[in-house]
Amino acid sequence: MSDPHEIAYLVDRFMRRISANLHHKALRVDVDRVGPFGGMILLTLSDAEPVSMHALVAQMGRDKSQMTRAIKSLEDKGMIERHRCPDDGRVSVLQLTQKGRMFVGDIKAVLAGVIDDILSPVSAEERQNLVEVLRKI
Amino acid sequence: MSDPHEIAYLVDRFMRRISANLHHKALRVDVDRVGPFGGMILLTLSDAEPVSMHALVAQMGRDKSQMTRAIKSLEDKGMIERHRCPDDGRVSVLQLTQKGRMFVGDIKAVLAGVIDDILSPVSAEERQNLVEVLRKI
DNA sequence: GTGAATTTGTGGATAAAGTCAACTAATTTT
DNA sequence: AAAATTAGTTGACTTTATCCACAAATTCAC
Repeated sequence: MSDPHEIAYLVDRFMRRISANLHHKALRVDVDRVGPFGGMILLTLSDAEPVSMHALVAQMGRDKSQMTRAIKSLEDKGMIERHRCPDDGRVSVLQLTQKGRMFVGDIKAVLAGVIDDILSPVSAEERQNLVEVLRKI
Repeated sequence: MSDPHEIAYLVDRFMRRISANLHHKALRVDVDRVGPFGGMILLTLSDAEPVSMHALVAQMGRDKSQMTRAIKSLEDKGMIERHRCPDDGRVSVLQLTQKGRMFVGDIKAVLAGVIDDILSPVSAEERQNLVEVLRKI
């Protein structure tokens, strides 16, 4: 039976395993101390850029003030550039810098290893199904 | 294609949606301010009790010091009882109180609604597959 | 067009969660 | 019996998260 509470529990464990493994293996990559949250932002950005802060907030489901500070930190570390949008003076448009792009490349490589490791007991077909189900929701 | 980074991203979003919805809907249930983490502990406990702290730590993948404090808080709120293990003086065995059990019942009901809502675009068969894949990993 | 409401982002304050290391006490190991 | 291990606690700290009030730019209503 699939207890709804079991689903929440399993998803939590899944995410936690990713974080723990990544934390462990990404230390040497993350020389600028971007951290897990910063890394997640950069990864998201690499797919979504150029993107406004509020769009990023919506996509990542975080608080906007939290995002403000995280973005500022990433900007200070030279990972992100911020431009005022000419059409709308309120929005700032975010983009990865060259450095940020390189970092994303490194992190993706590490993450690929971690995910592959965790998903090792799962067949390719099941992986595909998993991704498709996750995309739906 | 199933980018490994997309998987991490999707899982994160899944978990985040559960948390956000739960946070919203569980406020009236959570009169003792147990919070998300406390709720997760109680849910886990309801399946695993009686259980030692360190077993709980292992199962939930958290830091033991974090667990110490969370358990103490739940004990103060009357949700959990702690007994010294007669066989081994180091371990304390955790159990839900009557109050804790009732709370778990309430939370499970709310959680069921939330999960059901999130998984609404997914067929029963796919849900079953999802759970089975998650169990493997 | 002008005032009102909305949207975008910032800043402050605070709470919750997670991390790391040192430490006590009970139990095993050798 | 000494040494090593295990279970749990405590302190200090960082990171994430939440909530609220606010400024500036834009859109809406009339």
